[in-house]
Formats: sequence, C-alpha cells, structure tokens
Amino acid sequence: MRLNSSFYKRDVLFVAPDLMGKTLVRKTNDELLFYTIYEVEAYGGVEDEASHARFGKTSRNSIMFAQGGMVYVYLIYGMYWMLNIVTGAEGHPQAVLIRGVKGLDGPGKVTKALGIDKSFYGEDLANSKRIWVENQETKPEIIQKPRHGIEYAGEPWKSMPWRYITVPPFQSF
DNA sequence: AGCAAGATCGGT
DNA sequence: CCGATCTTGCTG
Repeated sequence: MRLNSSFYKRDVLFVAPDLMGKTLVRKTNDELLFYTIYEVEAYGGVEDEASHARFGKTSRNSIMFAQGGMVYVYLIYGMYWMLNIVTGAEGHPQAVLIRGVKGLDGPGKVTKALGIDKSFYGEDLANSKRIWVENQETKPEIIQKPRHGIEYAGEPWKSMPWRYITVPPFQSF
C-alpha cells in the first residue's frame, strides 16, 4: 500500500528511519520496478549546517520548504542526480537522501538505475503515477552513523548520527 | 561577472 | 588518491 502524505509530514528524524525497508516503486512506460530502501540520510532545516536549507530558501532548494512527500532532486559534481524526499510541515525544510536500495549501493547509482532526473523535481509521492513508496510490515534492524561527505558542516553537524543503514541479515549455516 | 566547492563514483 | 563535469550560491 502506498504511503500517504501524513507519513511524510512528520519530522525528518522520524521519517528517515521509518523509510528503511519500505519499497521504492518506479513505474516507467513498460515496467514496474521495486527496490527495498536500504540506506538513507536525514537533513534538517536552516540550523543544520550540512543541509541545503542552511542558505534559506533558494531556487534549488525551494521544494524543501513544501509539505512532506515531495521529491527533491539536484545535480551533484555535474554528473549525479540525488534523490531526496521532503519531510515535515510546509515551511519547515527537511529532506531524506536515498543513499542506497537493495542491490544499488550509492545515491548516484540509485538515480541512474531508476532513471531519475530533474524532471522529478517536485513530484508528489502521495499522488505520482511514476514514483512512490509502499509500506512493508517488517521493519529491518537499523544502525546509525554520521552522514557522508559533509566535512564542511563542522561540529556538531558532521557528527550527528543521521545516516541510517539496514543491518544485513545474519548469515547462519 | 567570476569563482570555488560540492549530500559522488570509478579508475590508479 | 585523483579527475570528471557543471550547477549553485557567494563575493565584489
């Protein structure tokens, strides 16, 4: 079942861990792709020196100020599209970066495999016909670590444990 | 108007 | 560790 708007309108620190193990669905012209969300990072509002929202509202991040459930896509290093999900209430910029899904380790690989580009900017996950997230009963075990690639943010932001990673299933024999 | 740096990735 | 590649937001 597709997650609705109220799921995303909560604070990013609740939404980010809750997205783990959920199914990211991408519908193209001729196929339906399902990916289990495996690793994400939470980015906060203007106070978070690692967040794009730290500059206030700009042309790039304006969708972060909308209500939760919108897609925030941007280009990094001139090459890779980053897929983010806006969370929280309108006027409270927050977003979750989708860093990895099962079988695709890395945010740039995720967007490449799913064919995500700038045209998805502002897409509403609660209503979109080409991308959404579906609920799953089982919740994976999660560990938290500092976010990746944000040394510039300084303390305490670069140390906040806002990267959520699914613990791989224990291999027994 | 110009510039430094970036929520990355793949190859040395 | 380094280069690719180009948008962004800041500075002047």
